[in-house]
Amino acid sequence: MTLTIVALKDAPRPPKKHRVDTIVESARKVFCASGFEKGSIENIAKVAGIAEGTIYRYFESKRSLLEEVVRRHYDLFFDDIQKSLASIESPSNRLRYLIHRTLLLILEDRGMCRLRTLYRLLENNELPSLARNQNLRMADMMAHEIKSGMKDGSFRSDTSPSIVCYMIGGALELTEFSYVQTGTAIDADETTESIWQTIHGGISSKDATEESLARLIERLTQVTDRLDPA
Amino acid sequence: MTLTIVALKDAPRPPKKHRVDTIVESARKVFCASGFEKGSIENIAKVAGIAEGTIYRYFESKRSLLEEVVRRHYDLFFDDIQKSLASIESPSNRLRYLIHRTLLLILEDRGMCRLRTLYRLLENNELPSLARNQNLRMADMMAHEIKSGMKDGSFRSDTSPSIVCYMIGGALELTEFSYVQTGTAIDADETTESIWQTIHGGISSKDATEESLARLIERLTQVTDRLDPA
DNA sequence: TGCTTAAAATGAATCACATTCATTCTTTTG
DNA sequence: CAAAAGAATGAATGTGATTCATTTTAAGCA
Repeated sequence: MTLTIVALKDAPRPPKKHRVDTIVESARKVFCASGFEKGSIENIAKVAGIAEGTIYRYFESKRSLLEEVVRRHYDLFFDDIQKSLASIESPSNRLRYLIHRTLLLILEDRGMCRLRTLYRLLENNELPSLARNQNLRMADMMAHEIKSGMKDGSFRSDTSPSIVCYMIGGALELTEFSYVQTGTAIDADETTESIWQTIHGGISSKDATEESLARLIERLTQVTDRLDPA
Repeated sequence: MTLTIVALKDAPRPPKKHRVDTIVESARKVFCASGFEKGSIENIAKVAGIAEGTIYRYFESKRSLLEEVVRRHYDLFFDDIQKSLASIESPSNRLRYLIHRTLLLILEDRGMCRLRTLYRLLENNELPSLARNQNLRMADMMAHEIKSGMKDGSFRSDTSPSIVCYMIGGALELTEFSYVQTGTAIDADETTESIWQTIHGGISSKDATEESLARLIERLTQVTDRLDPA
């Protein structure tokens, strides 16, 4: 018995450099599997193969551990998306790409979505932290495209970019929420198209305009016919 | 001393009928003041003037107490809004009314907003409960108006009502969220108008259509002039 | 009105966790 | 190699929800 213990004790301590990564990765697993409240520090420590106290050497609190888990996951995504954006032509297409890409991200990892959504709320009455900034990052990218579109004339300039962002972001979030809750699959392409159509052209029937145009054309034709009875 | 105690003991127990109401009302106060996590059962009991254990005679858990607080608050609102809706003409106006009214509700009580928003998440992996239904109630009302509008021809019928709902609902939610977080006042009228404009007409520039029309009219005028050189 | 029993209320005890900290191991340094 | 510094440990602490044996009140009945 003692032998075993000694053997364990003599095993070299794992490289410190990876200690944080191990903790974050374990936390991710545990949080995704059990949620934030039910995912205990005890369990995270067990999965990481370390003592509970050790976690507190690297993280202020359970919540800041959650923060890091979420941050790592989404930072990658945002960096990548921003890179892709550069090669897409026109604000319209870039906006549509942002919508589509976000939906794909949502579908990719339901567990992380739940955490992220929760996280936003827990952050409540604290200083404007990383969290805040991160949540705003997508909104910023969208707002940027909307403003570009306004400048180059492809979008109306009498709308509020931030409200338009809210509408897109909100639609994505509710779609996410519904997916997280029910687990019912989402068709990313179709949903992108729906959101885009509405944002792009609104929901009002074009009938009125079209009718007027049709009438105008009809009349013009009559006139032309009369002028030019060839 | 004994006298005092005896006197207290002899005081008639408050009518049971109101016991639940007292608890819920105390919980509302405490939760709104301190938030859900920091609002302790101990404190709620103190405010209600009863023992902690008593609360558990009426409520399963702290969370179900929160549920009841939120439910009571919003059921009133929904009932009222639904009544008002009946006297408004046209789906467009009713939809706009729903947006406006929701914004007013948000502004009315920041504390409750925070609770409701939190509540949605906590409910996570549980049975489809009251909560769910309640959250869907506003969406249902909106979807109903959108469908009506499609039928009577005032809205395009090639959009998805649920996505449009998500967009409106999402915009409201993010507005709410931003308000809850920052406390920065919102202009309900202006915000309503912005959301409505975008939903109604989209963000695309009407320039193309307008230009064609203008050209058409110009040409028609020329023709007319030639026909009728007075 | 007094007696008996069921229902309600109580609050001290329990339990589940996050967080702390005195102690024990490891590594580094001189 | 010894001493000092840095890490890791896990038992102890603190907080707060939840339980439950006991006490108090209300209701039914003579």
